[in-house]
Amino acid sequence: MKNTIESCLHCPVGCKSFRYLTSGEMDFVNDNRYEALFRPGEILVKQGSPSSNALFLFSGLSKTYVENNGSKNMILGIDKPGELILGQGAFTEMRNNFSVAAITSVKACFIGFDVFRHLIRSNGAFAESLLEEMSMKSQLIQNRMVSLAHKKMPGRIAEALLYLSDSIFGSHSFEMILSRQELGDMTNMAKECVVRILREMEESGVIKSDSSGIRILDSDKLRMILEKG
Amino acid sequence: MKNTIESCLHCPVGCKSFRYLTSGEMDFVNDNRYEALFRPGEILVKQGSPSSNALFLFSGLSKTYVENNGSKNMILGIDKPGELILGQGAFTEMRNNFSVAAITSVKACFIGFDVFRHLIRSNGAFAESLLEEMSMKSQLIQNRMVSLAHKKMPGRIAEALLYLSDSIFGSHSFEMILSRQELGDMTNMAKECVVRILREMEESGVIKSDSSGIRILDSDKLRMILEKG
DNA sequence: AGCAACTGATGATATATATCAATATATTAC
DNA sequence: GTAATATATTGATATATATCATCAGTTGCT
Repeated sequence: MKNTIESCLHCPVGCKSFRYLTSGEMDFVNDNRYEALFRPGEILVKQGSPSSNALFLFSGLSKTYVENNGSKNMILGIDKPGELILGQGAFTEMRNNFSVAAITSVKACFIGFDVFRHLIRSNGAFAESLLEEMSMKSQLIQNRMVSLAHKKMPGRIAEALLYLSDSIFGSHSFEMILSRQELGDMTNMAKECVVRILREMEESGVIKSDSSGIRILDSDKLRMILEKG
Repeated sequence: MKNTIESCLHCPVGCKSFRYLTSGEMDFVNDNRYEALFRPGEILVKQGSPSSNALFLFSGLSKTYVENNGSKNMILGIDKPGELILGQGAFTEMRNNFSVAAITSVKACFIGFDVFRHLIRSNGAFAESLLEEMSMKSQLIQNRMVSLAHKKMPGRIAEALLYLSDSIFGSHSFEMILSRQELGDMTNMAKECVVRILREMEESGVIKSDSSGIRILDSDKLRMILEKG
């Protein structure tokens, strides 16, 4: 497919670390990217496959998840425009250690990892910024692990809802892009339990769970549920 | 305290990423390190404190753990000589997002993070190696999270025992440096449950749990318990 | 329109795991 | 060496959560 975005230099979305590149380096990236369009449900990155590319999410939403034993998935997070999807595997065994699937329609740029390798070596500020990005993701995973381990179901659901509200949509009211099953995959709960907790939260007036959306009514209470575990 | 190790250049332990430094850069590190000795139980790194230093573990063993609500800890892993303890917080909010405590007597070198920052910017190969090290740790945490979420108690204990055997001691028979409580903090189990599972494994001839040590008798069976969950 | 497949919802039941209470054993202190 | 303190062990019980069975909507397909 021909690239439709004019140039990285004028990319309206923009990746944080790319800010540290010179315009020459930007051109280098631009010459080595490949746009792709994905329909909802399609796989952008498959766990286990060689991680030869980073993926820059231009538009749409995707989910990053780990496939465990064929059946059980664990959703690590939702990716929104501007996200640089660059698995840790790229720096270790060159295999993707998670899958990524489109939730909505997605436009993304593939950028060869050799491009990154080159930029890391030649541009220290870029390398440092990349370390920062990777560190932030690693911290998120670590925090998630502790939450899953120590918090009970209501706390975990609260965390997921606040994650969607704060980090993804930036709004107290958002479209529910995840099925109950997927919310369960994110909070390590059976889908039936997700349903029950959401109902309880609705009954106690913390949220309003509309047909296809969620509205956080009492954000303080929700945050308290998160804290108390 | 005066440094007792002659020079990083001839450090018998050696940190992986430091291999990419020139001898001049090595001298720079050497001039900016501070040795410290810790007794068992002493804190090397405190969660929440400013992360102004990396820590190079020269000798001894320590545990890295997250403190949750005062009481509940989660042990992320054991650090052995050669380990570079450099929290993700160093690249983000400059706060340690975990604590580190000595298990045995520990000798370690503090290296200011500004030293790292400088080396990352000036030496691309070093930066890349650091990205690799951080990625590996991040992967470990991710795998741990999935295990904790999807595996049942026997599988989680098996994982912890194989981790100690394979990654820390490199032997089927090793001193049990963690209390049952700590093994529980690592596998997200109550200490009583740890005791029970270990007894069951001993009864079925998979391990021998001596007074202060563990011997893996049937490593295949243990690995099967790990796989089956 | 109508069948198939999926998602959501709900109650009943099963199970894994935590908590509690009590004792035994080891480790440290004086 | 004995008291004191921490850790290990064990059984009984409580609780959180998963699983099962069922039904009601929804969406998609032809």
